[in-house]
Amino acid sequence: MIEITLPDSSVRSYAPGVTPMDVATSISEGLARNVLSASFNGQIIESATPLTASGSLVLYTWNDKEGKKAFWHSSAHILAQALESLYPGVKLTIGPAIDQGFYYDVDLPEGQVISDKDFESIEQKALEIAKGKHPFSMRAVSKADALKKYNAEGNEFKVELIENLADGTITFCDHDVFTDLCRGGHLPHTGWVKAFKILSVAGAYWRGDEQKKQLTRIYGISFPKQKDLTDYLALLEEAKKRDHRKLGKELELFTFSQKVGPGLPLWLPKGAALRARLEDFLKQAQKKAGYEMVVTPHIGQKELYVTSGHYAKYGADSFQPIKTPKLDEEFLLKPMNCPHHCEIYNTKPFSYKELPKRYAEFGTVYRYEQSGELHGLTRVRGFTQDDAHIFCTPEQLDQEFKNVIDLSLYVLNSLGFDNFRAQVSVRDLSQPEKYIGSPENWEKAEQSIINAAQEKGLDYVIEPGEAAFYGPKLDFMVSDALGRQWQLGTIQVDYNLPERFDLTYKGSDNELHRPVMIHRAPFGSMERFIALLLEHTGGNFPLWLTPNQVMVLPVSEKHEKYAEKVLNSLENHEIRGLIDARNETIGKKIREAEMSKVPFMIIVGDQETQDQTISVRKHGGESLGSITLEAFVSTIDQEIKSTLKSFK
RNA sequence: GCCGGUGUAGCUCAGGGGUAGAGCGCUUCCUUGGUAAGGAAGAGGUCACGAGUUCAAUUCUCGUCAUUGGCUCCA
Repeated sequence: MIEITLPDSSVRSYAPGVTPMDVATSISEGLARNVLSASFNGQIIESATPLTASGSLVLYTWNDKEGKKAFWHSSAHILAQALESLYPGVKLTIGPAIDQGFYYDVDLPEGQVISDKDFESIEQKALEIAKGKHPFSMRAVSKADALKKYNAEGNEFKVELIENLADGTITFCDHDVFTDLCRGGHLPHTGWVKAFKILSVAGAYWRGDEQKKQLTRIYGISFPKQKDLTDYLALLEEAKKRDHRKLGKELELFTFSQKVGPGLPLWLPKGAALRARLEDFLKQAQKKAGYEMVVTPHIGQKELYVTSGHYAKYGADSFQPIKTPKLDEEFLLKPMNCPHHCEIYNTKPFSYKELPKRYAEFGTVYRYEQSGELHGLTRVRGFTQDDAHIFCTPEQLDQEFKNVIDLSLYVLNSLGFDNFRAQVSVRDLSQPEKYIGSPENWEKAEQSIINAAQEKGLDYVIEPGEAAFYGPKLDFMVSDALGRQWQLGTIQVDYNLPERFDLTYKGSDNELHRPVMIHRAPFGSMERFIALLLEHTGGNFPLWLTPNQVMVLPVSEKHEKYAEKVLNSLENHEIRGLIDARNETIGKKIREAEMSKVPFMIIVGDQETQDQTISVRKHGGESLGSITLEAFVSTIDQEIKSTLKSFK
């Protein structure tokens, strides 16, 4: 007998050769009906894999991440089979499960394309296969046999995959008449898949390498019930309503013009007001944190960027230099503010007693992003960073870094971003040529970031290869309505630019030393931050940010006078964003207010004129009833104060 | 930059080889003081741009541009 330990640490005895499915059945019929896959001693196995030794077993259902993974990975096999049957000669490459569904990368025969018109036939074929309830079964294959199969098929992709695998570790998975190279983790049989949807088709480079062949990637999702699919599609529709591009248009915050150019947002009055409030909010906090504002020009001599190293790295792919009448004189649109700030630091010698210096600027920068990368406000060619550079002594670095973490968290929390992800972006050690600066400095910088993140109790992940070319970063990632991750705030340690710009300070030993530099931007950029803010709030901003907080609406001309009085009183109370809606059609105005999410509407009529109260309606229709002006104003004040905590 | 999709009125979209439609919005007038009112009339489009096929192109083909889902990239 073997002993099987279950997650609740109960132990059961079974005959050797028992399968996870048998174990499930022995626990309950219901569990057996829901088991999708299993893991044994931490290793993902099939529900039909015989267990021959004692160990701990976890059974996964649709409610587990691993269960979904098995479900979607199995679905990718079904998709592959459907594609093989509909597109003879197609070469399969890889087909993993992802967070929401799965994809399969295939190399289509010359001249063939798959577009959304073909989705339905693929879905039908896949469901037809699923209905066959074909069991998935794994089998070990020798490297030679595996290579033989795929060489015979002329599938150079699978051959490449197999060549990188060790003999003895290679397994195939069979179901129906289909076989695929596979590590395992499947459903018991195809029949579990009841709903199958192809979501999109895209190009994807083999092994993620731009130099290699572009394959066709087919994204899909599947579910154990039709209703799950219906719900999922409804969720996608809901997400589309929060799309910042749609809301930005509706709320008249920003726009793009073909004449002005792609990726160059135009901020409309309400959007500009929103930006200004965000900037004021951060300026206030930065002032408390000891930052000083500076202003630098939008262009700089090419030489500046040669010195910084940016020219060598990005020069060819940037907006090209601006020429002047003078021969050989070239200026670049600034793609970042750091070199300018370095030169500000360089204007005079500093004593260690004067450090840290913290120079902040809402600096607008221009980057020639690849055309295919532009996306609403989240990836643009002209944007404003809430940038600052801190020049400090090596001893001050840890504290300064931690202070910046505090500021960044304050910003995120104040704006309701509670599910951000902290990411420590470090070097890819296998590609040292991508980075400048000494390995010792990199080591130091990476370590101080990790230390600071730990000390601040951040729940962070380390991402190799995500560092900037001059230094590692601590990034705050936030996902959009569709779950795509975007970098908002960033904090970077840099030993490199101080070197290149020959920055110094006089130490207590009367010697010159090299300061350390921190680049940081709590918002990241105004553009991307507002985009994500829109998607998170659906346009219902906190009161202190709302472009129009109150609309005053007299019912008719007779109430002009009182409306006037209300307007004046509100202005005296420093309530911003008033819409004066006198002389406007009521219905039209209310509709407009609803659309632009004005949080409060004051409707002025007879009753109010008599008893000096106003009737207030909240966004969404809720009525505050008739209250006095004073009571209303203090309600707003209260609400603003409660959502806007000040930075200590 | 690469692979797909899309581009028709201010917005959302329908249509389709014979030079265009709806709803909302807009303008004017009438009606109505009461929480997204009703009626009437009207303005607004070289159907993204360029070329080709055709007697005829907004519709078909090709190219360009923009946008979009991904890939690569992201100082």
